[in-house]
Amino acid sequence: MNLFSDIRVLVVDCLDAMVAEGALPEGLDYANVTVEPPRDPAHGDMATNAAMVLAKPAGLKPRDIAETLSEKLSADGRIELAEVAGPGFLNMRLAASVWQGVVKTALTDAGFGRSGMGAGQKVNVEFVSVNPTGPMHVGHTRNACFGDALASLLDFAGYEVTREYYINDGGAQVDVLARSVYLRYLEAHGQEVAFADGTYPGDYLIPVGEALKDLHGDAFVGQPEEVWLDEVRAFATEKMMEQIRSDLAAIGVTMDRYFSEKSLYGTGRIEAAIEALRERDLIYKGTLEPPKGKVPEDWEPREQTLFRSTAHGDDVDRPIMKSDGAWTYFAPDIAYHYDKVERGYDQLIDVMGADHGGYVKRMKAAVSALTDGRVPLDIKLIQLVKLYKDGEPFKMSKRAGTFVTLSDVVDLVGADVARFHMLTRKNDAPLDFDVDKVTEQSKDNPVFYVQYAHARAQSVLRKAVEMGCETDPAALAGQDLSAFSDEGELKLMQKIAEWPRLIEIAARLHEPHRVAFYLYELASEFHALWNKGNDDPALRFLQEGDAAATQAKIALPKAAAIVISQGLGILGVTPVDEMR
RNA sequence: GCACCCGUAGCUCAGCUGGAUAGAGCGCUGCCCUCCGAAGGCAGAGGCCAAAGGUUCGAAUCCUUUCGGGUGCGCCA
Repeated sequence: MNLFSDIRVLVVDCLDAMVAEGALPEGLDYANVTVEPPRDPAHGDMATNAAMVLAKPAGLKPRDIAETLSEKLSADGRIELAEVAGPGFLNMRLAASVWQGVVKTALTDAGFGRSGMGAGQKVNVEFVSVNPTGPMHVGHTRNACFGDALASLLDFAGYEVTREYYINDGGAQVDVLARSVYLRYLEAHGQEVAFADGTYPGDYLIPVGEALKDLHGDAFVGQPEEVWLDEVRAFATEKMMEQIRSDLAAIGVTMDRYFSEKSLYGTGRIEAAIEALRERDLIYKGTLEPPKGKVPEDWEPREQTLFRSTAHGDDVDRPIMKSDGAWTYFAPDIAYHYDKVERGYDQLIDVMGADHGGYVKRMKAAVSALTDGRVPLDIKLIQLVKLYKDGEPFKMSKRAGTFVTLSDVVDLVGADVARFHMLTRKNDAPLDFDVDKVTEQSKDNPVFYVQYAHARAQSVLRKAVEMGCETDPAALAGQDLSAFSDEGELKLMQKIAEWPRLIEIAARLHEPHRVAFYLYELASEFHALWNKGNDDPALRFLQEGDAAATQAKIALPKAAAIVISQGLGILGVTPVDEMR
């Protein structure tokens, strides 16, 4: 249920009626006709641009169309007033009963705000996908919060969503991990070791080396690499993934599937994906031009096997095989996305760090090529997180030496605060994260502000119960809500009415941050109404000594609390009933 | 050199499929608790939406160019 699309249907019906009467020509395209809230509330509750959009194709003046449309609309009981304004806008004021009806829907409809727009389409959201070579840091945390919230949002909007993590366990970096763990293993045996360039010196591998010793004793000591590499690599990768899974759990993220890059090798799956491209004549041998302006020092022309990504929008063709015959990192990535496509997804989403921006076009080209343009791939780039403590740049770590880990962040501020705050910026904007400010209990802090609104609503409901009121949503929906007519009450009801529309916009654009901003606005309307109650007792939710009046009044805080609770749920934040 | 992202109030940022007089928080000024949680609210000041062209009934939004910031640019992933 989306009030705005309901009214748009009404507008279109009226336009059709005008066509039937000859007031408009037949065959008009209504695609650009919108019904949306006007910027200025003084213009009414909703505005449509129908007259302006249709004026030209209809060969009529906008205001003339608007006048006729206005008469038609006014005949509907939901429209209290429809008036022409400006160049041809049609401003509508809706009957208070419409807004009251929204409150009832929010109370009774368990899925208020849920949308059918996804129509059960299958979407794969791949996110986090950290290399299994170390703990997750703050940047990964943002990726995790964003990806998980996006997945929840799409689920809420009616898509069938899979949360997926791609384990980069097939490349050279896991060999480096294995060698680093081997050094820690030797250390556990009392040897002095030196960490050369190209190894990971972080303390977090010390327990892994010790665990390796516990498992294998001294079997690998003094042995050449070929003896222990496979074993140690597998062991170390598994340990790292255990850590990553536990980090994800700490912040409330549960993946539906972990997909191993390694599983693509030696199984013909990379070859199959490349073959699919070859069938489309997109694989060839050739030599790339050196990049202009900045030529690598050791550049020399080499013939390589290339993917003709330029045929699908990329700037240059990309190598899929190195000169020594091994695959480049791009080849398994193609195979991985091919696998996703073959699993039947209608839409793919990759969430990655903004430093992978150069990778977007080639991956989109690959998916476009593999599906002949049928399956869209959206790549969401997550900008950096700048960590602060009390206004100063903040660096610390208990184990990793140089960076702040996910578990550091969770320990410092808690998962709920971290999750909400990570979505208070658009994904492509840098994010400041001040570990003091985000836990501050004041209106400067959006997390607190929204939680406070929810807690206040719950407080009212608790007190109402003490007065003998019923707070069951169905019972509240049965109340006569016609007393809600104050401007503050209307504004809160209107904000609640925007919820389903907000979900559709956010889901369509893949922008979960919109949910966080919406919740802030909703909380703001709630706090404003609350304070009006301070001045005017008639506007208080609790009507002293009058349980019957209170019973009707508490429908509104209940509805607001329901929406806040749903919204926080999408963000992965637990709503609180009391502030402590 | 090329590609992608960004440029909106003093600061940090929103702004939907192009829609009317561009919004919020912080900071600044002044108000509101014998009153449901003041951990809040109200009001005021603050803008050439980086710049210039273009598209059209209409541009912060779309296109082109310029300036400024970030990221990336064959055999790392």
